[in-house]
Amino acid sequence: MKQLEKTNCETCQFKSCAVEVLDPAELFILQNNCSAIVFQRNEKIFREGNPHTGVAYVKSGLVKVHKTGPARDQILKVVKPPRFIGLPTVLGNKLNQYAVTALETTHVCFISSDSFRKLIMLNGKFANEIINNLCQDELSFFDRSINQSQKHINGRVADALLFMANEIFGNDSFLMPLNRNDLGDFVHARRESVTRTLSRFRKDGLISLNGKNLRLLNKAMLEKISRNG
DNA sequence: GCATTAACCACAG
DNA sequence: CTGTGGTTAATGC
Repeated sequence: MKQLEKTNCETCQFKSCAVEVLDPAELFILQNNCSAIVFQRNEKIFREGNPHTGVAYVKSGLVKVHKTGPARDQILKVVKPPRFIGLPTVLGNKLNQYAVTALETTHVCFISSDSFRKLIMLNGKFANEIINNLCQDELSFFDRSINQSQKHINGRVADALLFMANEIFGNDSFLMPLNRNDLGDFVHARRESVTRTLSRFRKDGLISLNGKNLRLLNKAMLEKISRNG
């Protein structure tokens, strides 16, 4: 974790839709309460149970949002930038209700809760963008929740592979950013079950697999498995 | 009963 | 950290 030089919010190439609608005075508030930090793989951006440090805007990289359950850790979502994280905590509780960890080198801007709230009070359009963000998140969480609880492991792993290819990398060939254990935490399964499922997919010619190196060879079939659970 | 599924456990590279 | 084999409890036909 490394603090960077002061950034310029106005000319930021990763400027969010929300920040896009701020006027110069509001941008000034943001500018003075925003610090840019870079995280390496496996470094924690938010720690579960710690006092919240404000909203974080992920500019580049990749992160996992996860939370400790009664039995084990669970990955709630994998977030690709640009995206705000930590909104529910800032608007709700005083302690982080979940953890966020970098999966690769990740650039983040932290914005203090107070100034973030101030911007919401000052600018309705800004608030609207933030609400849109929260709504999208909740809807996709509903979908994932249903899919995860009603599908068998083949369907859940197929979902994860399609998600990585389609949503995260935009490529059927990619380096899986999660290790087997994390992948298990992501699809509600044990790492052994994930290993076996992936081997089965490979044997059936659906994917090519070499460690973290994944390539989807038969997406139509994977989608079918995803649909049928 | 019998088969299937996936967790659990142990151990080896 | 990952793959594999054996075991086991739960579930469905």
